[in-house]
Amino acid sequence: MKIGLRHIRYFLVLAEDLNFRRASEHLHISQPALTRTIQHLEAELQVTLFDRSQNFVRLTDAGRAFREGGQRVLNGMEATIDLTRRVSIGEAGALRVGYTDFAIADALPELLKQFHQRHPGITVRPHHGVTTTQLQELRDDKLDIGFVTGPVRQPGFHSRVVQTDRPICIVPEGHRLASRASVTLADLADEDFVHGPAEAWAHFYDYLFPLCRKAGFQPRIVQEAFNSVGILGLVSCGMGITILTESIYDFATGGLVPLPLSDIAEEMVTEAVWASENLRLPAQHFVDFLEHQHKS
Amino acid sequence: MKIGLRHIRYFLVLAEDLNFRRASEHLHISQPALTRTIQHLEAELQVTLFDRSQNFVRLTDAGRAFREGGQRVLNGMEATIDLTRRVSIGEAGALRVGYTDFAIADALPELLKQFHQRHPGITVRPHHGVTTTQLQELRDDKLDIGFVTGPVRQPGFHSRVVQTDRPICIVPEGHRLASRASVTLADLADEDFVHGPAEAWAHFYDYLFPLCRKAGFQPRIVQEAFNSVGILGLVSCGMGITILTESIYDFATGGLVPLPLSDIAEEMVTEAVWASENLRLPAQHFVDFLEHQHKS
DNA sequence: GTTTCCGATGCATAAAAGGTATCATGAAAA
DNA sequence: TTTTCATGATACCTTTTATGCATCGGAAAC
Repeated sequence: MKIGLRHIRYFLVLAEDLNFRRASEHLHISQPALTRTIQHLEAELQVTLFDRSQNFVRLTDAGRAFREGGQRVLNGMEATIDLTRRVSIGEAGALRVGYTDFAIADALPELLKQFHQRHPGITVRPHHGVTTTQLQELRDDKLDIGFVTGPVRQPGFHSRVVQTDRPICIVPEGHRLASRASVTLADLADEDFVHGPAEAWAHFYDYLFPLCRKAGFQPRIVQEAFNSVGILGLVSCGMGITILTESIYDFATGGLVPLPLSDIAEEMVTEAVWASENLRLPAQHFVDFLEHQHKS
Repeated sequence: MKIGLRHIRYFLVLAEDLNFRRASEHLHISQPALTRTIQHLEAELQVTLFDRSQNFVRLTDAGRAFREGGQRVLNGMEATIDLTRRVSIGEAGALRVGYTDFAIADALPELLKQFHQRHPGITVRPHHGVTTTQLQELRDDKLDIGFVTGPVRQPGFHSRVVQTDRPICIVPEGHRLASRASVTLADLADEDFVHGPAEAWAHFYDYLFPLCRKAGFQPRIVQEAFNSVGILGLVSCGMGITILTESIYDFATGGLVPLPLSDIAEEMVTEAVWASENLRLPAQHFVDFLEHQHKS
């Protein structure tokens, strides 16, 4: 015979009442059933849990130890069942969210904050990554929702625009264009550019390069940095200029001058993207939340 | 039907194997029995724990949550059973030890340290208290072992001497006797004494006062402090002199002069004392440990 | 097409848990 | 002192639960 939760439940009630008859009534069973269950429990443990006589029933030291442990086990069981149920209906769980520098600098923090208010049981696990990486992680089911540089038009994915940015040119203080109120792309044709690695930043390049080509030049990338902070750092060192968004520029520490680009009409979009099938419940809730955001 | 530990055990093995037949073999039951147990578990939880087809079995998100919680519950159960067994044979448990200033200043720390080495599962719970208090707590089963000022000759108690102290006179710097190499009790007949309250320190007074009476005087207590540190403090303030033990004097901060008492032969004893019946196992182990100390 | 492996189901059996009646014992009441 | 009452333990039987065996239906491998 093995010890089960039933033994613990019966034991705990008896440890509370210290009276077999009353305890058996509280448990809605007969007194002999309780007696036998406690006997089986003690036999299995090979430990006397109660000192009994006709006059009194009291816990032994071992009984007290078992009461504490048993209570913990029962509480743990209840909590586990509750959590499991909540996970099964999507009230609890983990949501793996990928984000780019562009997303985290602007729309994402407020979005996640509001989502957490609506679904406090869901833990958001943020994963930083460029667009290419995130799309691959979505395919590999390493990510539930990605926040990437759009537009995303891949089969098997759905997406929704959450943020649009008008790009600006950023030059170091003292640069020949630093005193201009605004610039055009053509003004930048002969400049040295600082940017991210071509593979990782492919989606941003897909947005920027066609615009430059239309303005009649191909940007000359002379320095590469891993992320936007690194890019801004290299620009402030005078290594070149760059084109990023205003929200990113807000993170810069100084030594930089932002210049509006007067001839760019197309905005850069950041989209939430997710696999169109087999969405986990937390991800489904997030998608619903995004739709709800749109309406309100 | 209710969820039991059996369900969890079966579930965990299946969650490991992800194959009903192999899991049932590991559990030494038939495959249909496992299938039905998992079905019952899912029905009771109203949660699907496994996605199953003929080709694969895999955990759902809820199943993963249940696996973590279930593992914790099982571990907790195992730990509880183990602890209960250890308590029942006295390998684990709590030992409530009372001690006086005299005991803690000398023999007790080393004694407890060695006891802990021998019985690492037993947690010693120290309770500070004067002799009178400790004896009452022993009667009320609030204490397992007392370390008190002896000799204790009370019915229902056993005791064992663990420490003997030769008392010394302690005077403030600059006192008229401070330059003496030693003093006799008679030299102190006209001094003001600092000591503890008569009720609480009764056992110490029972030792000291007969000696003074034999020397022809009754000490004049002019100040009372709660404990020996307080007494030493008042002495160093010049409120009077006192008679305590050398080990207590070692705790003094300064401004005091110890003087041997050349005419006292009787030493002050500190004894371990315990109820002679119904000893808890940890206390029994401590008593055995004390006897063993004696032999070695 | 046949075989093989998978999880699910029907049915009979074994094991566990429960209920009723009753006993032995010690304390309290008469 | 005797009687009564309440307690926990036991005996015996019933109900519930768990298990094993045989088998099904379906997908993949050969």
